[in-house]
Amino acid sequence: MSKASDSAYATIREMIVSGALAPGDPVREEALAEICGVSRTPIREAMRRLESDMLIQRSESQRSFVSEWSLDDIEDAYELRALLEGVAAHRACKVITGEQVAELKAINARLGQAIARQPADIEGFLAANRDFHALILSVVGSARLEALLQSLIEAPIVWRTAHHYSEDELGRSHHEHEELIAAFDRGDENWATTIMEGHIRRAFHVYADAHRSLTGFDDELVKRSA
Amino acid sequence: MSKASDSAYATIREMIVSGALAPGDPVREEALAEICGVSRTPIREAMRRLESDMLIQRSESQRSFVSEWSLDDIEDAYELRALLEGVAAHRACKVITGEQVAELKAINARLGQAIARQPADIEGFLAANRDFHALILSVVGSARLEALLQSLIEAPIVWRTAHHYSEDELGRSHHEHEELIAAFDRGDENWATTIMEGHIRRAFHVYADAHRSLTGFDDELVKRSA
DNA sequence: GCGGTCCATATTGTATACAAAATGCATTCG
DNA sequence: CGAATGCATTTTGTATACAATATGGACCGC
Repeated sequence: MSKASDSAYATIREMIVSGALAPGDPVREEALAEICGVSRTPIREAMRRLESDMLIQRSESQRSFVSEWSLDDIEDAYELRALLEGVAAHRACKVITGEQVAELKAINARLGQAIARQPADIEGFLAANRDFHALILSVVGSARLEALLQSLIEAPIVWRTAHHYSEDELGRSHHEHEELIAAFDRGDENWATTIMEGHIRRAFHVYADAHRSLTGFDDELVKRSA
Repeated sequence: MSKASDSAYATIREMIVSGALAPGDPVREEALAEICGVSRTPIREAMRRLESDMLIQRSESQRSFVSEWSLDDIEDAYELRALLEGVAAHRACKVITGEQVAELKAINARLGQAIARQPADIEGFLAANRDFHALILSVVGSARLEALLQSLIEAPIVWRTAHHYSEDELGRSHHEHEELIAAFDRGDENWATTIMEGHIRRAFHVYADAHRSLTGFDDELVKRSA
């Protein structure tokens, strides 16, 4: 998409993710237009995209608000993601080439290097992790599946900045990726599926634990969305 | 959404579904603005929605075209839909109330009446079928799942008008719905899941057969999308 | 004739002005 | 005092004008 609309999207999104716009806050076009330094037109486009990402919701009277996610909502997103990434792993297993497996190994090696640092390079870890999952999706070659997963992957990012990984958890991710590669190597589709599903589900629980400790087990801080 | 943008969406969508806009055709904002009798602004909004429905694609230079779907693409959509509706059935089984089951029975009775007519009331069948699946989704209460399924359900409609159901197939749908209700009644989640998955998969094959006979087994008429 | 560059045109992107609708508040009536 | 109504203000929706960019073809040099 075009420059103004794109940068507005990135800016607003970052404001939501960072918390500058808190869940429940109203999102007004004119205010954002000033902040982003563009007119309302590209702002509206950006807001529609954020709406389809489910980061923004609209009231019955067309006013927009930052979405409020309960832990249950996020669990739902993770569960659906586990299901769909499981399918992706299953399908990838059938068509992946040796060269692509080698690429996965290289990416996971990068991931390993990132977590071996002291302190661990979380940004590097996240980047490698994104690349790993993205490569599997591109191997599958289903634009449809890719589109479905997009919104699911983006959802929990709202809490990303508050999310602290332990050494253990980082290492486990690395190891699970290795197992996945082994399943691809051997062409065992069902193994690949179950590893991937477990991988995503574990990620949810790591997330949920962090979330609970941050919110003092008080889920009322994050209200249910409609 | 608002009136102009909504009606534009409906109009353009109908043009695509009916074939007035054929797969691969360029979709120009100004031309549609004239047709819909509104300015380009609401047309642009409508086009973004159609784009996220994957009914429209954009070239690298921001020009829009009606999406071209191969049978493989449609099979992909059906397969993902089977998976997700299977999950919906599974979840619904756990929370559905007796009252809601009664509603499902009523809807399926309507469906039965529609197909009992001579000739069968296809529109009535489709409406009841939509209601049946929509009610199950609403029972589950996952906005996320609902959103994911939306685009999958809409996809094959492009070919709807060309789609002829046989008496047998209509009856089978009715019967599968009854089975699903029985699974809900008994609270057998896995049964519900497998019935639903089979139900959607069968729908694909009915569709695929019609598609093949219409295209004379020549899939080249429907090119691969990017 | 072939390839490339430049320009006219077509198309999309953005800004702004105006219209429609909703919200909140004040006022008034019961 | 409470509820309802009407008005001022805020916010979103739409139209239009203008800017930026892409496309296609003509023209020129080779």
